[in-house]
Amino acid sequence: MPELPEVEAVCRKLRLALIGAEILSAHVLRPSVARPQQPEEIESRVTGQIVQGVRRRGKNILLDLSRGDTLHVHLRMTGNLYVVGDVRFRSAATRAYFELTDGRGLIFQDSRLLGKMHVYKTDEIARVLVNLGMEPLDKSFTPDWFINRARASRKPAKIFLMDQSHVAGLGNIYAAEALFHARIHPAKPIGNLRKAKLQELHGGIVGLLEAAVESAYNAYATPGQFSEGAFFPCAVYDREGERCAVCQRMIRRIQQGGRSTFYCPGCQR
DNA sequence: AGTCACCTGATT
DNA sequence: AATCAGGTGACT
Repeated sequence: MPELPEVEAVCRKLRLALIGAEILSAHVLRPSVARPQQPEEIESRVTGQIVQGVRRRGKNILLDLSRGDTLHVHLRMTGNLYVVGDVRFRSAATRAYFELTDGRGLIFQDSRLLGKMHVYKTDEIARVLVNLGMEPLDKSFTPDWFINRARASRKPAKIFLMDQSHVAGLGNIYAAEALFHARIHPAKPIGNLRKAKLQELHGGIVGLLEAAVESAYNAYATPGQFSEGAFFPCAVYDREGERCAVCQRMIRRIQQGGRSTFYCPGCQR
């Protein structure tokens, strides 16, 4: 499931493969991925443009094009975006594909159809992503900023971490792992935590994401769907009933916001 | 703040 | 056949 590290890996791959490439033709096969935009709008606007930049904001992928448009892609749960040698190699789950003038192709596949693809003027992107919070791998994501932001909220720690308007890019897996790392119970109101705890959590988020970006990039060699879980062994995620590697207690699963949260009742109090 | 819809493939 | 997976936005 693509969270920030997987999306970053996709962007790095695309950056190497796609900068300078010209779009010969565009084909949006599933109108639902473009909604409320029309497939024809995306197709006609991107055709003939050159990919000038690949950016990531949170879990959003942004392809900046030469005539002032930006293709915005969100992979959601099962999406993937990658370059192939020939568009005839596209999978059955392909929802949109782009032929490049050099013969290669850009494929957007998404088995569950939850992913999104839209085209905007590049200067509209800031407005489109206005609700996205801080980039956790930016220099400006400081312990002080995080502590102040967290202290202004009484939400359960896990809910706060998954809220993209605070820190952009954490999903169910890395939120749970970061909380385990900082030994914080996922249901604990985040604003009630001591400064030292929040500092630990900040460090855990950054360290975890940095490591995950590297392993995601190395593991993501071939196109296809992202495999289960993260690209490195999780301490708690999807390990209900197994023993915690630190304290040997049984890892638990609870529901938060309708989703599963995994945690260790011994380490996280 | 909590719940549901969006979807389909994997699992039970 | 029923349930679960979860990122996000719309809804109550």
